[in-house]
Amino acid sequence: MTPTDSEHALRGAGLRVTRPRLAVLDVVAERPHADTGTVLDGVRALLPAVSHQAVYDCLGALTDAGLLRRIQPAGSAARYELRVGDNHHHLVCRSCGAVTDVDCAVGHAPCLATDDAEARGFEVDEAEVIYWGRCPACSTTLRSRS
Amino acid sequence: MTPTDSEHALRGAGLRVTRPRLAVLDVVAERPHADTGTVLDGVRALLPAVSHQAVYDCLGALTDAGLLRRIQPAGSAARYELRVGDNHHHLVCRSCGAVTDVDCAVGHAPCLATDDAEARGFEVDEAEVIYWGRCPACSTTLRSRS
DNA sequence: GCCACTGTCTTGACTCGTTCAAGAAAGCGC
DNA sequence: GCGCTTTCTTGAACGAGTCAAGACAGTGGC
Repeated sequence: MTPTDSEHALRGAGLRVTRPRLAVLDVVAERPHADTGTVLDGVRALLPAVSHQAVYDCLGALTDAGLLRRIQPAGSAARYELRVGDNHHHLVCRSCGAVTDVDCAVGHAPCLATDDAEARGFEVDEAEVIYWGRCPACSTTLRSRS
Repeated sequence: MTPTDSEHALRGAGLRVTRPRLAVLDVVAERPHADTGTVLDGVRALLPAVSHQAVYDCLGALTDAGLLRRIQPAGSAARYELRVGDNHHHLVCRSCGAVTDVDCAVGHAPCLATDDAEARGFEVDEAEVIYWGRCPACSTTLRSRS
């Protein structure tokens, strides 16, 4: 995402274009699945004077606007990624917490066949799938230790 | 789950049978998807002198032992449910946070077809699906207000 | 039934992610 | 430029969850 792209995206979403917001988009583009602390550090590398509150506000605003997607696996701080074509889910490593993208297994709008849910009056707008397991690095570490 | 069932379950898992643990199982059985605070309140209704730490320990021990399942939707405290037959997922209401069970859409081990993931050396042991939307109560409230 | 061992609970303090509030600063449309 | 409105800064607070040390209670062996 170039600076100009980010600007267009912000304007398109009806948001003001500010330095902190551009920096947040930049950092998230660079480091997908960055948690809040990482985003904060990254933003401060670009704009040293930014407050943590501004970063929280930006992340919230960008998420509400649909430019970012927020994921929050159990036991970890919130993580963010650019909302792209969006047909993927996440693998989370139980031991190191690393997050990886996986293409959707089914192909499109996976697992949204919730007839059961909608029959009961629940309006479903998103299905979030998290695969839990061990990443290659952690599973070899564990094996070699035993 | 009767007291005796709980005892058997605890012994079967190699855990000591203690009052706080029985109370935790009791509360979770009564109120599925209870969050930590609710569990704490419920346990204290049975055993007023129990510390919050004991409840955390119990929840952790029971979860490790596979007697409870922990779910943690973004923006909410950890929630617990009895680990039963286990082929269901969860609906979470974006406005009130209520959690409801849904039968698995696909039928069995849904979305576990992560060839993509396992090809990359990731060992997947669980797929967690969360459907986000609005529960009947919240969606009618919103509609009537507008 | 009693004892000792080990796992569990109590107490109290603490960390860290996140949110709240009030005022200053900076975008944006005119 | 000017003024309005949103956004950012500053500083404090909240709450879920964790850590540590010692007291207590289940459990298995005698």
